[in-house]
Amino acid sequence: MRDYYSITELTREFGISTRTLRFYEDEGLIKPVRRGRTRLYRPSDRHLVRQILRGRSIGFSIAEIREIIEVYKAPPGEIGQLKLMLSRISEKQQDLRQKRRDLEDTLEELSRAEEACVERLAELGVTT
Amino acid sequence: MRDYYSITELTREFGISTRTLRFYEDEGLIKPVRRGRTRLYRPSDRHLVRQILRGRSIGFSIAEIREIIEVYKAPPGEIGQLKLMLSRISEKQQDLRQKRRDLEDTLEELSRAEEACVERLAELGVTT
DNA sequence: CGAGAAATTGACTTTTACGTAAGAACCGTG
DNA sequence: CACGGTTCTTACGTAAAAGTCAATTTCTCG
Repeated sequence: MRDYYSITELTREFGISTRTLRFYEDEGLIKPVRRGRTRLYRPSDRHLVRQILRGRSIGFSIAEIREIIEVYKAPPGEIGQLKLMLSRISEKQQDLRQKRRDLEDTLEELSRAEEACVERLAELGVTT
Repeated sequence: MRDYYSITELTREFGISTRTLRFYEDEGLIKPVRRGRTRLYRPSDRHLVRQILRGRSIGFSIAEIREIIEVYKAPPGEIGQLKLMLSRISEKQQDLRQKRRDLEDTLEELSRAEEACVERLAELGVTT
């Protein structure tokens, strides 16, 4: 396990630009440490980036990703805070389950389209 | 099964604005028929809208949704075209499977966060 | 030590996906 | 026929998420 990653190492690993990483930092999503002015990304930062990109991939906005990141953080000490956190988590889970349904439905439609193509090809005497 | 839906009927059903529906039309995603200048949405248009919104929900851009819609269309008659279509479908399926992995991973992280909260509450003597 | 590579900040620009507002047409109803 | 409601087109506005460019600075290594 590496101690630190440079900004370009992460851009290469994740296929994003330095601008994107700095943008996420401006938005308060990640906080790499500094040596002088240079950013050093810890494994935890790297992991966070991965999570951010996953969120982005499934259509969450930066604001929503920020909310999700909030709940990834260590649970707070106070009971009220903990319960609030639980309800936020539950909200996000519902969002994700809805997205999952939408995704499965889309996959099904694609399968239907696929089958129609295969059948049409069979009619034309082509074996797939 | 209704013959036609008005634009506001669809906006209410899907919770979107008229602007959004006209925008999708400008983008060539839907083509409702007209009576005079007024748009009339057929059941097939309505179904397409549903698909568009599903695509949007899971983070596809208009351009990507357009591509997906292309493959929903009736399969073409020519063999080369059919094979091309099959390969496009397969591409989209892979995109979606990646998104599904991202989604499942995010759901798992949320579950972990949830458990941490529940445990912390238990330590504090709170029964969830 | 000097040159090139890599990193920084800051400012301006672009793309996407609509929002919003203006002005006009159409349609049924009292 | 005047009205309120719905719809239309056209056009400008905008927030989000970066892209791009310029001017510096800092590392590194031959």
